[in-house]
Amino acid sequence: MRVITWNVNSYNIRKPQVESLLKEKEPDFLLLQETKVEFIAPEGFQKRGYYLYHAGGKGRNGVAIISKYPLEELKIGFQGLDEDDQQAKERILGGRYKDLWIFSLYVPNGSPVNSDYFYYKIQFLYKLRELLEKFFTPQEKIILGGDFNVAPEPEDVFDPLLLEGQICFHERERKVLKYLMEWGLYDALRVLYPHKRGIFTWWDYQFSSFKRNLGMRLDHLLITNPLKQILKEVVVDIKIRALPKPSDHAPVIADFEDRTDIEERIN
DNA sequence: ATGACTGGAGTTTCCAGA
Repeated sequence: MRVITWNVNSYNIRKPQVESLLKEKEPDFLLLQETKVEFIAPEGFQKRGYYLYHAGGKGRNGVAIISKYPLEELKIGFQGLDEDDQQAKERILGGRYKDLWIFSLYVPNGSPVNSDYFYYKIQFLYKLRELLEKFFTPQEKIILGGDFNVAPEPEDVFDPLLLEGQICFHERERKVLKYLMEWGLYDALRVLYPHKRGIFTWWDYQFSSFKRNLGMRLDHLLITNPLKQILKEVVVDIKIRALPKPSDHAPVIADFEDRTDIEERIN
């Protein structure tokens, strides 16, 4: 089983790159963030054998799951926890396929630090843990994938001293992300590469940041223990960030052993 | 030259992104 998460920063602009990614990587699930559209036509995906699920709005935010399998029990926003949070309805989309729950998340940016929006971001991550506590257990197969807008550790940013206290690397953000994960989630990339430095998923469009590898690791696949046991590989597809008209984020690709793989090996 | 961004909304400039 292959899962990819990618903040596309406008589906309309990145549509050809999304199609290439599907064709080349053949993921079972492709999680998108910042689609920035109200509607995505499902026909093109159906032709490739994918189902499309999308929760978006006009101009900003927007999350999608492109899935080889039909999803049931779709969950949008803080459903069953905080129905009044309208923004979250364009930032959280989940669904179930058999015994697997999969979510595409776009955590608010929260800039500037200490603004109301910053505390909304902190609350957003706190409420995600509440959502998990209320509806799930860590013994289930759960993938929370997406743009968390938080670099968890000093090795996840290009200059920890420079960036300390800045947005996406502020102590309060890292603390609440850790609190979320303490429910029973593992950072897939760190399961396999615990201390490797210089692995980033976002580079500023300005200052030739990508060329100089001045990035941050903001996009994550957080998984429960049953998935940690069958995790095989995690990579960041940095090639896509070097294409013309790139998103400022690169896709994170995770491969898991599953029954399909085992059957293929037997045959 | 010692700097150089992108996308959307909606009109030619602002806001948000991180």
